[in-house]
Amino acid sequence: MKKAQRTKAKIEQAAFLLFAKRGFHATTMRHIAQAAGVSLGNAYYYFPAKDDLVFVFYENMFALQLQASKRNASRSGKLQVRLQTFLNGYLDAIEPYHELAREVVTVAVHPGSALNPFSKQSRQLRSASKEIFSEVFGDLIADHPLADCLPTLLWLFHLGVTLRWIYDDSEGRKPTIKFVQHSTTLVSKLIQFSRLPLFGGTHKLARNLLKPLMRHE
Amino acid sequence: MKKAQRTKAKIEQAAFLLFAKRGFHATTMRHIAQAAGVSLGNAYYYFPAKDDLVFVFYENMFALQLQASKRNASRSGKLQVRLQTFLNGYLDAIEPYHELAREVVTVAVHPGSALNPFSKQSRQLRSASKEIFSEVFGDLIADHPLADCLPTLLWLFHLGVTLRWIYDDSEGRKPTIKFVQHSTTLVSKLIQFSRLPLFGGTHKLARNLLKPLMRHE
DNA sequence: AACTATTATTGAACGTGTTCAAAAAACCGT
DNA sequence: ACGGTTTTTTGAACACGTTCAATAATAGTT
Repeated sequence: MKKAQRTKAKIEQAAFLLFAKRGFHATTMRHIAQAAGVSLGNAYYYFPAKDDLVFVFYENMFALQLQASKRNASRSGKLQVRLQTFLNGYLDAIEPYHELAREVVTVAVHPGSALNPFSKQSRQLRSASKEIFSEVFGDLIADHPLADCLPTLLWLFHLGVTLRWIYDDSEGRKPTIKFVQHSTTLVSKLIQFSRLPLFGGTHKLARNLLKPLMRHE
Repeated sequence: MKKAQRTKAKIEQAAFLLFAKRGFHATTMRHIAQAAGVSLGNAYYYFPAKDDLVFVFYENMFALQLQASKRNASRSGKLQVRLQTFLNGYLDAIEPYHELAREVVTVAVHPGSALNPFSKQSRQLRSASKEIFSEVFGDLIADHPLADCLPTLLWLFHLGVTLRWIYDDSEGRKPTIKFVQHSTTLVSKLIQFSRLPLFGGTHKLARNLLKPLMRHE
């Protein structure tokens, strides 16, 4: 491993540890540099801005999502049950980072930033995340007329759930649990309904709406 | 009018003008104070943080929304047509602030901030905005089993459209236009479908999901 | 009018993210 | 080993948001 890579990794690690312990705003670039054993300017050599260090947080979230999807796998034949189990496991896994997520969402949402969930730079993570949905729900949706779109739709749904969770400042996260319960039921019903001939006309619509999110993968 | 109120108004006005001309980040608190004819510290006496000055931008956006809803009123009996006309008029009205909106969304999304669309401080604006939807679409949805929820749902939908618009960095905003066209069609269809007995079971779900957004008004 | 309490205003000072010119280190062909 | 080129590292300097103790203006009371 090149020295430069090691230096970069040291900075990433220091940043993530400090973010997790003290929060994003309370952690200064000087803290990170000191913890990583480099100078302030050197940290900026590898990361053009403090915001860019948030990417390590992303990768961590994704890893947790992946682990959770395997640990709490439900093989129920009911889409709603499997969806709810999956999301509850995911939310449990990321719960330790709730406070940090609340701080970080402001940079994640910035349109020009590399960190927003629709950016080119996060494409790889996005694809990998959709892949999880493909694997977990593949057998249930394989015969669906919109089978190719559903992983993207479910990924978008999980983004919405994450947002709901971020905005949930209650103690036990009960509102989010309720939201997951109800929204998974609704989403499952709509997905089932959309197999009916009555919904034939909506397929093209759904496809057109999701198309911009499905390029390049 | 008390002098204090006039001072506050001067700061608000200076801030909005500078934000619109130079953008949010390029405008410093020192610029605002100077343009308003007060000292730097004095600006902070009225607004605890620069972010709080974004509220004037909100109010402006809302006023534009209201104007647009009256100017481009469609009385079509088709929900889709009326929805599309309404949203296109709204997007035209806010188009001059596209770049500013892209900068400001980061503070608007902050969960702890007074400026996020779900906060207590923005409740009044939120209610007034929903009221617009009630007036514009009231006659079309009055007999709907979810009539009481639909203004909130449409408000949420318009928030989604606004977000899509913010993320649209194309020249002519074509993708957003397409998005409005398709999503209004889909939403209209779903609203019509939900009158069918088949959808009876989803009404309680929808109500539960929207309930948290409907308190206090 | 005089005295007190509250409100409004000031500008210097602090900490933070970020930039940059300069120095050091690593690399590479000869 | 040497000279030149590129990569990496440094820390001082800058601009900005924010804080705060001090001062001025205003309002209220006797």
